[in-house]
Amino acid sequence: MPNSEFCQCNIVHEDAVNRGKEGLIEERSSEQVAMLFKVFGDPTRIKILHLLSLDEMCVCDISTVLGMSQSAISHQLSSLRQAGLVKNRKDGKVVYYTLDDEHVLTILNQGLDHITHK
Amino acid sequence: MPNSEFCQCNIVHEDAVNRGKEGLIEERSSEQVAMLFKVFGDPTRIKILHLLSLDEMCVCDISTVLGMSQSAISHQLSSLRQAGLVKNRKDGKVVYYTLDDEHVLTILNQGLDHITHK
DNA sequence: GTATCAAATGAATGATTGTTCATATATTCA
DNA sequence: TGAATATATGAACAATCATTCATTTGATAC
Repeated sequence: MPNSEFCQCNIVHEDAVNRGKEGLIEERSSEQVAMLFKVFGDPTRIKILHLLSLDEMCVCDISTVLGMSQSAISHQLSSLRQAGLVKNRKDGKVVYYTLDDEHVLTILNQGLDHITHK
Repeated sequence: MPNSEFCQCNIVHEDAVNRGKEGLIEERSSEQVAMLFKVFGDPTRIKILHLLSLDEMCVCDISTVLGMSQSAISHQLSSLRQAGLVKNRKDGKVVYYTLDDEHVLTILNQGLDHITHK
């Protein structure tokens, strides 16, 4: 007798399935967390976050350091802003970006830690 | 005088650019970290990782709990395996998956923490 | 051996994403 | 006001990705 419409196999562990269903993370939470990590999931954004962990920086300087167009950097900063990972301050025509809070750096470092200690 | 071929603006902060270039994360590192976070950047994989944080589970049970096809789950487990986030143990025809190490749970919790305390 | 079943895998497809190019916005300075 | 400039943004395009479907692998049981 099939386990469900999704899986052709028989129920291997009915209790495991029940415990899983009870403890399962909420749909909304899994989407929010995935969205957060997705923003960390691009080399350019990682470089930007890393730069901002050293010091505040304007868009022009970031694009110069990374050797990428102003537009590309601006688009990425937009993603980072929307995700609440960076904030900015305007001084005349120049916009300076910084990390939004310590939490961001913690996550970044956790990632760096993982790839170096593996 | 343009700052570089990439940015039309004048050098706003030459010292900031120099410090940025010195402190910049290595290309390889930024790619590895991004690749790691990219794997965390999908709701299905988040759900799988969360389930495995509760208990070891076989492919069939995971697909039943998540209401997704065995194939879809197997593909995602393959990504997670390649990224070193989960490992498996075979018992007859059944394959049981667990988180690879504590580090994985730490990163996941960091993400959950971030979205709830924001 | 053959039949059966759990899991893995390859190809195809629709959706998402990062960059480029062109343009718009907003601020300064003359 | 108008010119110049730093940044933002919209559209387009190639590349990547998650799922589905079909098939294969590897293991058990007969």
